[in-house]
Amino acid sequence: MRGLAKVLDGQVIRHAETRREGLRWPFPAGLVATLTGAHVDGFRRRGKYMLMRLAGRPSVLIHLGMSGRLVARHRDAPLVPSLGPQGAASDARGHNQPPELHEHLMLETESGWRVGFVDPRRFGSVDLIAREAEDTHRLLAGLGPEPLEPEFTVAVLEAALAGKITPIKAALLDQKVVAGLGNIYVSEALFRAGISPRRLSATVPGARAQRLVPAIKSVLTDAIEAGGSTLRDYVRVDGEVGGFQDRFDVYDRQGQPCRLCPGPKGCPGIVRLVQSGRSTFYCPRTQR
DNA sequence: CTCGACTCCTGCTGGC
DNA sequence: TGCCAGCAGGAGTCGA
Repeated sequence: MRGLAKVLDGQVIRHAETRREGLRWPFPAGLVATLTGAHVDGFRRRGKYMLMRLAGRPSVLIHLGMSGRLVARHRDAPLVPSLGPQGAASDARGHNQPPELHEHLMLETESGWRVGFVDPRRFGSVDLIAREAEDTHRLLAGLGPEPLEPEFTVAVLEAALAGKITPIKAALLDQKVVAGLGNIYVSEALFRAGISPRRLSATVPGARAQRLVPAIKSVLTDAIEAGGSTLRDYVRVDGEVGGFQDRFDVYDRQGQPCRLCPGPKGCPGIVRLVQSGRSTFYCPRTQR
């Protein structure tokens, strides 16, 4: 969102177009008309949802799903040789930049920045919401607390976990418990907190919850600072890959020694298991 | 109400 | 080299 705001905030959108009917759901009626000619009036984030506000118009809700990315390049930037047809200098509208594969939605500012929503798997979503109704939108209304805000305290997390039968891994992936953690950051936060992903949620309150809240905050803060995690598709708005994948403690590191264990002798190595259909990674020695 | 399973979709990897 | 199963940053929906 910060990368997108850098390019779009305060700008006027002179052109918008969709290249298919929708992603996870059909694009909302009037999306292109709402974007065209709009003045971008700030950004907001709620959990994994981004909201682009438009002056005097509904806000645009964006979720990247698993494979989505927003990419910006300038109209006059040199063509990247690996993209697009050879020698495609400019199309009928004078655009220098051919659309990328799976670029389903694109817009261009009067200042010449082109921003595309690229999403091969199409699990992403786009919707329009009246600004006054942002927080009551069906996709946002049920979200839990923002993990990086002061509202996310040990007491709040303990209350959400009380009585829960699910493993803590599944509870933290539940956006109603805390908004914004995904599969990578749940594994990483549980490692930092020394909690087994298999532990029953209801047994986390107490000393473990005391460690878990700062662990969640630090993982997210570090990941944002590193520009996110690139496994395959994800790139930042400027096209650069993220940097946090080089700092994973456990995610995708099965069989490798854990960074806390004393050495090959005392370390069983990081284990991969599947919980509710998704991979979890953890160190069985340091996480209990 | 609260779970887990299933589903949407494309693309890449690894085993044969 | 080709084919195919399995797996991937998410989350709404459904049935138990």
